[in-house]
Amino acid sequence: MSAWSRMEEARQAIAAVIEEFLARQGYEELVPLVQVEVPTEPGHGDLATSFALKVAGRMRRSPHELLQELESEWSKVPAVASYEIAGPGFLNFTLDTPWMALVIDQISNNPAEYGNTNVGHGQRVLLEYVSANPTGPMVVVSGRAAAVGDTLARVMQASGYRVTREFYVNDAGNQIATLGHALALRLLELDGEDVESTWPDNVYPGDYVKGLAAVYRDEHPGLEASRLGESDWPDLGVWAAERIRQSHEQVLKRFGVVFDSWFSERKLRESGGPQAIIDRLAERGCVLEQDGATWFQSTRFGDDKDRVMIKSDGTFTYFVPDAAYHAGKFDRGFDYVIDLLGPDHHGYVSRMRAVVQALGYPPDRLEIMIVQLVRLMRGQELVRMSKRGGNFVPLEDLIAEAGVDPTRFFFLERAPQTPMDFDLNLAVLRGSENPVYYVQYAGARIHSILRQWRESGLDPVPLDLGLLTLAEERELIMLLARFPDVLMRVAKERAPQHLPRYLMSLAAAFHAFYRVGRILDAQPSLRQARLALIEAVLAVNTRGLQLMGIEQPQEM
RNA sequence: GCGCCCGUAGCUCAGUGGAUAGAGUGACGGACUUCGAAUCCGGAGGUCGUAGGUUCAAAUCCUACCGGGCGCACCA
Repeated sequence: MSAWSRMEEARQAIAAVIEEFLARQGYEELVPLVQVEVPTEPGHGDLATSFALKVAGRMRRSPHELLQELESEWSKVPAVASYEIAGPGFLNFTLDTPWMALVIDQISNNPAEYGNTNVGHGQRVLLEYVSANPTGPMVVVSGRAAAVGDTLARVMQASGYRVTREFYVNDAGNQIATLGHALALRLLELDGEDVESTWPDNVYPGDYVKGLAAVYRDEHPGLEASRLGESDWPDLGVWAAERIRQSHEQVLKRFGVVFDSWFSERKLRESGGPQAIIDRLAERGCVLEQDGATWFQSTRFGDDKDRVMIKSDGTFTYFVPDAAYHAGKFDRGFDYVIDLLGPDHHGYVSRMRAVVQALGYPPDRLEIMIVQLVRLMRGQELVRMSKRGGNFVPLEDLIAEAGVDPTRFFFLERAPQTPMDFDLNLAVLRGSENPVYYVQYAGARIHSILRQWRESGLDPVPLDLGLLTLAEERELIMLLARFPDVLMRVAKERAPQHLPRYLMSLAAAFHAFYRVGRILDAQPSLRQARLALIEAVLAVNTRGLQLMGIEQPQEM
């Protein structure tokens, strides 16, 4: 039995009593139905279970009858202060406050690791996110993926997974030649030629290539732009892509997002990865020649149509190196492969799954999450962003305008697969409308109180956590005890939004407590207990923000 | 046409088959002689897109439909 928090310990103690009861009655197979949960409604206690409703039918007993037979057991569970049978057969527990208050000791013993669990069991996870094409500045939706991926990585790591964070760089193929084409044109422009009036349709028109052209010219003093031809585009493109990739790395770093690994498509191609994957698929009889092209029979694995791998002109489709890349992830020994993809890639999911399945890897170990679109708003007005038109809002500008902390908080607050509106007018507000400051303000207030305590010169007295009896203190204790559950849930469900929401409720509970409970001018023993309480709140708040990549300022 | 995501308070969004569906924000009414009012307290605000089905119990699962977004290439 491994309990990582007071709340979990209480939950397990209660569940154990019920499970033993079921076993005694000869219904061991019903044990999995026993769930003890934190109820949504405050009036329903600290923990509740509806197991009686679930098993009554199978046992041919009434829920109330079962609950009454268990009544004598609850006095033996130290975590339980009282219980209540409610409604059609719910069992609601009120937990013992002093018993739960020991969570404060637990936190102060190891504040930096409180909340850690081992639900990941040391499994190796490859988390791929952002993977923005190195053909232009990083856009806002990539920022969302960056925030989500980074926080998932941090929380999963805290939950016992071994996480590798990887950025896949599409630095090969047609788009790189196209980028090289754009660079060649901008170099001509530097020589005074008019390229705008004859700009080709598919070539990236964005201004950012102009800056790259200037750098390129500085590095190549003897360059004659007029002699550059189509055969030079790929090399120019590779050069430009690497520059842009570096700029991505810089922006991400400023955003607090750092990768363990940057995986180059070009190197994958150079090492023969694409052909190797086709050979492996062919060995398994999943490859077909037709109409002068080579196809992968992905329909045999649930895709809606077969996919071309080698075009009739002899080149690979984009899909092939990507397939090789994904197979490689499993070959590298990862237990779970998680992709955060942009919404423009979701037509892509089924063929990727097909490849994994065709090669005999466990298909459920590939998890693909679609991070949905971000609509930038200024109040009611939609801010347009389209890469094609060269008119878009780079992540860099968003961070500069709104700040890293609010931006990350906004991105993390919503479920990743939900399309979201990001209101710039709201994000730049430094006031109460902006939730990130609400959370940080709670921490800053605690810092301030602790500062004054240190400066007061008053002596500490022995700690008695049993003095924390106010409803507001109790609420804080229960929330602190739930923190490990929150992190565990974020990790297991890959659902970062639970963390900011938890921190909002922790901050709210603290602010409410602050209104009714004096700290520094309370009686010495009560003061000591309350100081321990708010120190624990600060520790959890700081840790939670840190997992979101957000600072906890000491003053605001 | 096919696939995926989303329809929940005026707005932005949570919600794990359970009890009276929540939070923030906006609007309204209150609270600073007191450790930070970037705060707190209060009421108001809902046919959970619609209609069926499964279940003791559905916002949640299933089916059909309606609305919005995105994707459906021998592009990347």
